[in-house]
Amino acid sequence: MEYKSEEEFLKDYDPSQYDRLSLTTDILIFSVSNGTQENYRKLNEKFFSVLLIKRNTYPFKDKWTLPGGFVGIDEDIEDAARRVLYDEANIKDIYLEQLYTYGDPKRDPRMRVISTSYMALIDKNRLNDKISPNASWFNIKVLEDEKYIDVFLDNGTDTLKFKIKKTLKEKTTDRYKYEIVENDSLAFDHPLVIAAGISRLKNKIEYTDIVFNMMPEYFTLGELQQVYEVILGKELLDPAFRRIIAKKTVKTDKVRTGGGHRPSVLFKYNDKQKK
Amino acid sequence: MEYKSEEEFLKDYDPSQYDRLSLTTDILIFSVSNGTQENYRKLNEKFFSVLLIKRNTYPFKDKWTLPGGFVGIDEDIEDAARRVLYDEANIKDIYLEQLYTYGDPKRDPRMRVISTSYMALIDKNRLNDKISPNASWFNIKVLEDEKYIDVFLDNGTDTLKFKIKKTLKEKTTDRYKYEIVENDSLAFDHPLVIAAGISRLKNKIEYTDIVFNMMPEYFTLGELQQVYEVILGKELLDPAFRRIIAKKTVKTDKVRTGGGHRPSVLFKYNDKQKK
DNA sequence: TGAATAGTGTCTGTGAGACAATATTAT
DNA sequence: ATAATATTGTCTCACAGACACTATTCA
Repeated sequence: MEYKSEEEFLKDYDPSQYDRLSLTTDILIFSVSNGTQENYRKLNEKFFSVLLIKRNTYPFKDKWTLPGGFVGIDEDIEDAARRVLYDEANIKDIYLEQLYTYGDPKRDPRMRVISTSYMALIDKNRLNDKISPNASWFNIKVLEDEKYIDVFLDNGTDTLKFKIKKTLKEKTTDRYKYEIVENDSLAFDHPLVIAAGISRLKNKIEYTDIVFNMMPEYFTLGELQQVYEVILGKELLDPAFRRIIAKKTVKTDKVRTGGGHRPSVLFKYNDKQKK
Repeated sequence: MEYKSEEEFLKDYDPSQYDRLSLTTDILIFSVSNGTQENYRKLNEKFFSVLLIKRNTYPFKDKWTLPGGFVGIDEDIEDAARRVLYDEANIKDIYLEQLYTYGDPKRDPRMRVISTSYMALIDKNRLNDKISPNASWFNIKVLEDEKYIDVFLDNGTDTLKFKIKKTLKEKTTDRYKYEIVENDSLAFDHPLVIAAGISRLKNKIEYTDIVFNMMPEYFTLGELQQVYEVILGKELLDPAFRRIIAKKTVKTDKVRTGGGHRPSVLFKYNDKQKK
């Protein structure tokens, strides 16, 4: 059949002739939590953390999962992600970035479901009491070597663990294929999503200012350094850290006192730096 | 209704209750083309190029489009991308990387179609005669400033042009929202896909070795530098370039003679470098 | 011989790694 | 006074930018 115009063609178009599938979005909501500290002199320990939801329906009933949901037929994917953020964690207007789209035909046992993952960053102190009742913050510990990534998640009650095998995809990059080799408690392919997200954040924190999306308005350089250290999983040298961070921050005239040591100056993010 | 087990739940599950949509994949096949040169002394000019297909059906009949196609209901997205690569350009076993998933509800006038874009890199000389009859290589020129990206595509017969407006998404990163403000000849939202892909490649060529996926086995450092320059859109200083590239390449005992100047040594990619 | 590319030498400035030293507070 | 963090000083080394210089070929 020959059409004379685009309008004519579209009028007759029958979408049902193509395979149809479903699209979901899964969101990695990352933040930094404060631990407790008995020694009045010492700083509070900080933890890198992610928000998980306990499923109460099949499939994967009673497993933990990333906040997420189906994308509506007339809904933009990122809008769906923002809707989930609002529904599950009462969060609006925060940093949100698309990461990767997972399309293994067997990733959902129900039917063919594609999932686009997003990463969101927040200052957790802004919303501690507002999250949905079946949501929980898990502190993240990562052990990584050449071949495996071990991730430990702890919310004070449950400890989840999964292990991922890395295989270098090609010699010209450092891209890896991830495979889940151990996973007891997480639903779907979420261990892959979490591991990839952590890796992305670790990488991106080094060459952007996204860390400030996880900070309160005023913070000390010590606190900021703690956040870097806990996300990167390694200690940094003070002078080097301060040199790098100097351009990105502005000193204020406020100080924080009360620890048994020299008070520290409070800084703000410098959003007018020249890069 | 209460289910006692996951198996029981899945047996009864009805996928039709959820919104269904279609998924396509669009592939940016990038390569470098050789120009011609009348002056026997001078090097061949090189061009950064992308493969486009002329559509002969609605919608967007007679417009140019990225190679792509629908993802089958039981097909992994990346497998679909590889299938398209093979069908349209007879290409197998090349560098392929997922870039971004486009989900604007209005991006396809027929129905709701999500598209996941991939970037593929090849040494064009390996396959010049095998591409499909309605495919064509377009040389790319990019003019970019703070607010706009102008892209010019030229295949020797047609010249396509589009213009994109950039808006900074947030102060903490250099992520931009792209909007098409001019586009005569390209189908769908492909100007966005192309612009984002070029930007990604420019960025990634600086900190990985992906450029070698576009090179023949043996090459001179001058040729390699040309490729960097044409992709980055700027000239590089010889000594600095050679310092950086030294770790990534291995000198061979072959030389290339014939230009009216000093012969140049042929190099290979060093895939055993320590990074 | 001269135009053109190939390839090297070297100076300078920037910035990260490393470690030492000083400052300040609450108990 | 002491433990703990806050903050700065400085030495060294690696490396990128810049520019000058030498090497080699073929019409």
